[in-house]
Order: sequence, then structure tokens, then C-alpha cells
Amino acid sequence: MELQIADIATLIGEPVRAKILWALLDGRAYTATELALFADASPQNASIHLSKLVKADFLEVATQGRHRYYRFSNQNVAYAIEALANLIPDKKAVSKPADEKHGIKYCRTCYDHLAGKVGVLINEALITKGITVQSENNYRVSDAGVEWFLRMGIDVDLLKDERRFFAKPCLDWSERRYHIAGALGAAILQRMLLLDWVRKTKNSRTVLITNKGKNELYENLGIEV
Amino acid sequence: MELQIADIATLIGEPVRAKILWALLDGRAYTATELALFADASPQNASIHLSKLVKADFLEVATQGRHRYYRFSNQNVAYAIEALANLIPDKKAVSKPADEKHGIKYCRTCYDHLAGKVGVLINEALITKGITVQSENNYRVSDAGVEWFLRMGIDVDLLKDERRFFAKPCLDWSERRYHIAGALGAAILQRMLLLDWVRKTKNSRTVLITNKGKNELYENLGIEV
DNA sequence: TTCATACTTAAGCCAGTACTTAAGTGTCTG
DNA sequence: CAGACACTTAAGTACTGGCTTAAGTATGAA
Repeated sequence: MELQIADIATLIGEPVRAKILWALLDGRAYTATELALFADASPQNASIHLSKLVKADFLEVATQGRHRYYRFSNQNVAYAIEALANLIPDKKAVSKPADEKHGIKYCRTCYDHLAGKVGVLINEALITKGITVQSENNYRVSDAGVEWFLRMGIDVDLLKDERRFFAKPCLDWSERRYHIAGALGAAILQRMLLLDWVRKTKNSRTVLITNKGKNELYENLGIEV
Repeated sequence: MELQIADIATLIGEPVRAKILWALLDGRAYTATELALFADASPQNASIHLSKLVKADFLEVATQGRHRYYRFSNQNVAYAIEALANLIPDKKAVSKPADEKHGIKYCRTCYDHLAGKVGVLINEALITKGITVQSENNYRVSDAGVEWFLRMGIDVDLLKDERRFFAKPCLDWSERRYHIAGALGAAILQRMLLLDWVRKTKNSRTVLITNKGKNELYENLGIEV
């Protein structure tokens, strides 16, 4: 009996699984990839954890095409998580799983570049640091900026050869401020995807930021996300 | 946030700690030694676990002389444990922490020998196996029995030299059946304590049986405790 | 049919943590 | 006061269990 409780608690006690369960507390169903992002875990690792949670009847899974949607299999699981949350010493910082840090307003793609709050922050940080300079209705990259982008793995000169416009401000509907559209904006997003700073989600335009991404954005641009 | 939940669940998820918490669910306070026995852990190990539980504010401790009494520091802990218990797949076998397996009627000392249900069972098993033989108002040990006791680390011949009576039936008030009193009974208890099959508790006459003890009693005497 | 995506499974490496042995502190008993 | 007892702390060992790399299946798109 007490050993079964230990098993159950152990199942919840693993950080990645705890994050997954926390993300699912809103009662919705999420795909394995989305949950891996929430938990900042590799897809393989998340998959293993999810299968354990399903086996323990914490979660149930519904396959839709190539997606697998996971959700709580009964509300007792949610109760248990909340009972555990009640044991957290200082309760002042308790906040329900918020869309704010994950929602479409926070970080999304706009056509092929980054938008949302994070897109805007990046744009403004680049200007503040003198990496990009606004002139009339477009951006250009300073000499120091060319260096900076090279270190990031982006060859600005190559981008200029593309037929499309290089970089111009794009008004962000959610922020009412500007982010970077054009070849440069697309290159930044591509690079961030490649470096696993952000990852795309299924059919949504929402983009999720990995822990690595958070750290790197802070290191390289002083942005706190 | 979700990480704090993971920490809390991890704390409950360790088998020894889970057993301790389960034992404390009756709301009473127990000494470190008693809890070590409940959890079938060494005193040192239990002590470490207890200090962790206190540090996390799951338990509070009150020192009384050389005893330290542990109990839940608030009822949220009990709620959380029960919420976890609700997640146990098949609930038919759920039983509240019972005194039956731990109480004074189950296993205790009677002066310096073993009494209670376990004392009676041992006595009867020894007779059934022909290790001891009842004659009039005392027990004697058969030739095969002398061998058996030697394997157990008890030299019967040495016991006979003691001034006190060797072995006689002692009516057990709780069982209304007999257990073994006298030098032999005392030697059995001493040996069982030494081998860590049973352990004494504080000021109580109650004796608790370790998992090792349970196994050995089954192996050597076919007793299921 | 070929490629990309979504997800799972297998195998080996690595780290955190429980448990053991050993030693130390404080308390009660004879 | 000596000795037993209740409990804690420290140090070293061992093992469970998570994470990574790698490979495989199935679905959908081109």
C-alpha cells in the first residue's frame, strides 16, 4: 500500500513528467511534441515519460493521423497534483498554468519570420546594440552587425543577393510595435530553429522557446524571456 | 513551480519515506526508532529521511528526553498522501493503517521472552516440528531440536546450566494460548533481537518484526506473520 | 515513390541518491 | 560515574533511473 503510494509519487516526482503534468492541468490535450517543448525535453525522452504516464493510467492518448494527443485520463490526477501544490512552502508565487508565456501573442511566426513579444524584443535589442539601424522604411546592418551575425552563423552579404527585400519593419498586431520581416528576419528564425533555441508546433503559428533559447537570448542580446 | 511539485513528489516517492508517512497518517506522534521499524529501515537511514521530511516542513519533531517524536506538521501533508492514494489503480485492497499488525496483542515481550500472537505461533511451530516437546508443565528440547537450536545460534545445553527454570508454558492473556517462558524463551528473544528479526520499542513492551524477521520466521518455522 | 514530419523504441552512459559502516552527542538508569 | 539507549552525522559504495545517440515505424505532403 504505502509502496504503491511511493510509486505514484515517484512518477510525479521526475521534473520532466512534473512539467508535462503541469502543462496538462488546463484540461486540454497536447501532442507529444508540444509537451516535450513545455517540459524542455527531447522528443525521445518525453515519449518515454509519456508512455510511463499512460501505463500508470495518469494519461490517455488519442491518435490523430501522425499526431498523438495526450490528456489526463481522470480528474483524480489533477486533484493529486493540486494537493501536492498545496504543500509548496511559500504560496505567494503560485500561478495557474498561464497562456501568457506560451500563447500566440508571446512568440509566433509571421509568414517565415519571428513575431510576437519575442520577435519585437529581438528587433529592439538589435537596434539598441547597434547591430541593425533603421533608415526610412527598412533596416540595414552595421559593420559591427555584420560581424555579429557571422558569429551567429548568418552571412548577411549572402542574404542581400536574394531577390526579396532584405529587412523592413513589420508592425506586430499583438504588440503594436515592430519586428523584422524580410530575408534577415527569415534567416534569424531559421537559425534559431536550427540551434534549437525555438521549435515550431504542429499546425499552429505558435513558437515555443527552449531553455537553451532563453539562455542564449539573454547571453547574446540581454533579452529576458 | 512545476519543479517544486517535482521536489515534493520526490520526497514522498522514496519507499522508506512513504512508509513513514503512511504510518503517521493516524495523526499520532512516533519516535524515530518506531518509524524506522515501521519502514523496515536502519535507524541511521530513517534518521536521514526524517530530517529531510522535517526540513521540507512535512513533519515536526518534539524532543522528550532521549526520544524524538515526529508527527505531521500540518494536515495538508495528510491530504496530499490521501490524494495520491486515490490514484492507486485497484482500490479494493486499501486499508487504513491498522494497529492489528503492530499492536501490543501482536508481538510483545513478557518479562524477558516473546509473547503475543507471534510468541504463541513460534511456540506452536516448535512443537509441531518436533523441536520442543511438552511434558507435564514444562518443555524439553528433542535431540533434533538441539541441532536446530544450534543452527540458530542457541546452545541448549548451556541454558540448562542456568539457575532459572529451562522452559515452561506461559498462558498468553491476549491469545489465551501458550508461549515459551524461562531460559529458552529468553534466549530465543535475545537471539531474534541480535539477528534483527525483531526490535524493541521505547518504553512499550511492544516488539516489532522486521521484514528480515518475517522472512526468516517463514523459512525456519513456516510461520506467516 | 520519395521526402519530411510525428512519434516510438533500443542501447549505453552518467549522475543523483539511498543505504551501509563507523563514529559522535546527549539522556536516562543502576 | 559507567554503561545502555536514542538518535544523529559523516564518508564511501552501489544502484536505480533518466538522458543521449541511433534507428525504426507510420502518416502526410510533394
